[in-house]
Amino acid sequence: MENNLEKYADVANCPVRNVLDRFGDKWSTLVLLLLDEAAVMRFNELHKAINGISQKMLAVTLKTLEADGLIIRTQYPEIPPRVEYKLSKRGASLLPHIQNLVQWANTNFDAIEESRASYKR
Amino acid sequence: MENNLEKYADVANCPVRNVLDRFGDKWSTLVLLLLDEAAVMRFNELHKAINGISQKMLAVTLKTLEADGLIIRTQYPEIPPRVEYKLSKRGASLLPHIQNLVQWANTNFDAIEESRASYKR
DNA sequence: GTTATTAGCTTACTTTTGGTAAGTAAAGGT
DNA sequence: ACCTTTACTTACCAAAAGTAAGCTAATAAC
Repeated sequence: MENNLEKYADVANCPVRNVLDRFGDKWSTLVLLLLDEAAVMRFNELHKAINGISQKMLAVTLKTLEADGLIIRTQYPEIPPRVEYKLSKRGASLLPHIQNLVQWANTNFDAIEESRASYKR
Repeated sequence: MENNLEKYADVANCPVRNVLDRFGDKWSTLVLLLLDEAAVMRFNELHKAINGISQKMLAVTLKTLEADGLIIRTQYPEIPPRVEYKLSKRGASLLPHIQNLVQWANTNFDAIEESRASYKR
């Protein structure tokens, strides 16, 4: 049993940690969900769609998602500039799992809120 | 379409955000995975199993997981104290989804690492 | 009588993350 | 000459998360 547990011990190069960290952040999942619905979106579209995100945070989020190969950025040499974002194959393969979590979250949200409210000490 | 997107706009009381935030943190998933394997674990067992977590962070993590009703804490009035943690039904119902993500992370880890390494600008 | 055990709590400190506001570039309209 | 548009970047600041180390309390072992 001790051996079985060791599996998760090494946080630094744990695939799970390393990947989960990426959409454990504040905005990544939101971006992925939006891109899943809309097929293609521009920077300002995303900025308007995600109420509360700053331009900086959106830029950072998009950049790391692109770096991980989860989304594809296409820029057209026009002026004013046009940049489009869409899900990559890899991103699309991740999405069903996120959707499952979303569904779980939706069905369990009320109960969890209650638990939190009644939790003392 | 604009309407469709609005769904995710209100971050504050979005069930998705609100729940995903909870195990988007650094340690929660690890604790849940461990408890899934071991059925029952004590504080120090967890502390040893999760290499790198501090006592404070473990305490905080366990407390929020308990508050959300994902784990059950049972304390025995002995000295020295004995406290046992296990998954609740709700926690157990979440676990398959996390396992799916873990699997996705494992199969895609190498490719993502490569993407990250070759990503410039 | 000192030390170890257990499950934390507390304090002080550092690091990471997120947010605000302003600036940039290049061309086209007025 | 100046404003607008788009997709960012930069500098700065606040808040959240994480770390290290010490404290507690009761008992049993040495």
